[in-house]
Amino acid sequence: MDWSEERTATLKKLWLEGLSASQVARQLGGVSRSAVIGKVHRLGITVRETPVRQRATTARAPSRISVRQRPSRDVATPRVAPRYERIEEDLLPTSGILGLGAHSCRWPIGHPENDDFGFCGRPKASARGSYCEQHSQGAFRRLSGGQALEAWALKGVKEKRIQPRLV
DNA sequence: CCCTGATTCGC
DNA sequence: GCGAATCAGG
Repeated sequence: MDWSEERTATLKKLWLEGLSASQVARQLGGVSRSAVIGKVHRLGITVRETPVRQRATTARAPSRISVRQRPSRDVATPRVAPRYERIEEDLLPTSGILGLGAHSCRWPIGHPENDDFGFCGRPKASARGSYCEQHSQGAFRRLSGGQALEAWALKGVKEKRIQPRLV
């Protein structure tokens, strides 16, 4: 590709219209952004009539909706969320911690300081979760707003409101 | 990371 | 004259 009079004229036109060097290069085809810049300098038209046009993606302002309705991370992930209902505890532990296998429900039952403390130990509802069918239902209970958190992850041993049976 | 123009310098 | 490479930024 050479700078024929026609291509040079096109370059000149696009550049003076305010297209960026890479945009001009794309329009012309067969030349790089650097080539365009070099040519522009040699032509001595580095001062443009029109300021560089911003690309549409850059110029686009965020929509009002997405800004207003997206909750901030701070709100979505409270450090302390003691607004959970008491969780029914009708199952007896089937396992101590040493008896837990990869597929055992890890719902804690009882108080760690007591002899009868243990884990549910029943088969997990899914390979990904940590709990059996029943405990995966009851493990997360949200009273209002915020994100459902895993009760045990909130240090259920100390959090009486979350693990009443542990006290 | 995406992008911008400016400059240098071997070709 | 050309433009890749590099620089200095946004």
